[in-house]
Amino acid sequence: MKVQKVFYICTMQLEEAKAKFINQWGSLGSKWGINRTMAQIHALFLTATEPLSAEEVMETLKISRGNANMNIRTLIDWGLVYKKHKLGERKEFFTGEKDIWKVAQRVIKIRQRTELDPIVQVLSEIQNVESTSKNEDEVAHFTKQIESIKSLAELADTSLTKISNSNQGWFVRTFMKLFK
Amino acid sequence: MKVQKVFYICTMQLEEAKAKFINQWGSLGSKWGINRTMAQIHALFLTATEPLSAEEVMETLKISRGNANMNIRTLIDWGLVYKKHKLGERKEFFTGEKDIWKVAQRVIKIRQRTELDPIVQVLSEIQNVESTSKNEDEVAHFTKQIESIKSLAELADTSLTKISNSNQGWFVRTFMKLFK
DNA sequence: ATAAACTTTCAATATTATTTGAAAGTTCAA
DNA sequence: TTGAACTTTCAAATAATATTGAAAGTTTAT
Repeated sequence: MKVQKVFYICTMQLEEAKAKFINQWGSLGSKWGINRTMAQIHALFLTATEPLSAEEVMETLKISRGNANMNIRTLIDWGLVYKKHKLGERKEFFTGEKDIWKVAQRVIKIRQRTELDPIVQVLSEIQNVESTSKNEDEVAHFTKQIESIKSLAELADTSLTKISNSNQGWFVRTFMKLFK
Repeated sequence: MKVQKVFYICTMQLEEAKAKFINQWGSLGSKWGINRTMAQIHALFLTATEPLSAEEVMETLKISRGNANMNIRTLIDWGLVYKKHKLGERKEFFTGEKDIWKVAQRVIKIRQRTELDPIVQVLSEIQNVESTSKNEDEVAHFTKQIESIKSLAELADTSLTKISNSNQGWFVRTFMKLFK
């Protein structure tokens, strides 16, 4: 009996693959507090080779003009999409930041600012609680818990700052060494 | 002129501080895809000194029986809350995991499984795209982008696994050294 | 100054996620 | 086996969030 090795290499059409990616990125986004459409637009830009107009985004993702506009605007604010003018064209075009490391850095910075900072702030605020002989133990427990949460949050904050300020090479090297 | 230093140490009542913490933890949670109520219940358990019954949770947070039950259940599944029987009592009581490092480890593991794993999976799926002479360049660009996203996701995945498997001491020491 | 070409805004609408609470289910002491 | 005490479920109500699209606002070429 002849032994045969058969390899199945599963390929697909580019458009199908793009659609899958856009969908998955969209649902990942919504788990991360980034709205589905914005994440989909971002995925579209990540994989686009040419600058796209608002119209093209609308058509590809089947969303309204206003929706496209607002989300593209936010992506520009976040530094993940750039305005780009095509010569001769009146219309605005946009390109996405293609360097995935830069994308990660920006997302880290934004989420840190909007999520970690407020909690550290509040933890500091509630650190000083009046203690009476009646509730001494409870206050001690509360203060200890808040302290330890604050330490962890600050550690995370510092780490993320360092990570998002570093360049990719440093990051990858350090982590590879760290976790060998 | 006499120079005076005046320190204001702002203290507050324990209940006020707890309420603030519960609220902030709730809104942090909702940004992280954890629903507000569940995060609030979790905060309540974090700062409670005694085991609480479902009833007490309902009353403190002014939520319905069903809501309390479902969210406590999920917190138990996540390993953040434990059932605890009080001697003589028929009722079920619950306590929260108080070690904030363990809490972080568990949350990291869960989010990794539900968010990072699916994206790595999809990225692998869409890596092989048929290339024709017509769209060669576009396919090359797409494949390169997907590859780099996959690398970053895998790096994050590996890092998180190591972090969530390590003990707090190791983690803190390593990061302190790393980012000195 | 005008109007065509394009972008932005926002009130109304649709969608999605959360919460409620009453009914069904469970457990246990007697 | 019963029923009181408690827990769980889930369909309906509510609340939060995202989307639409028509109208208002800009910009630019002439």
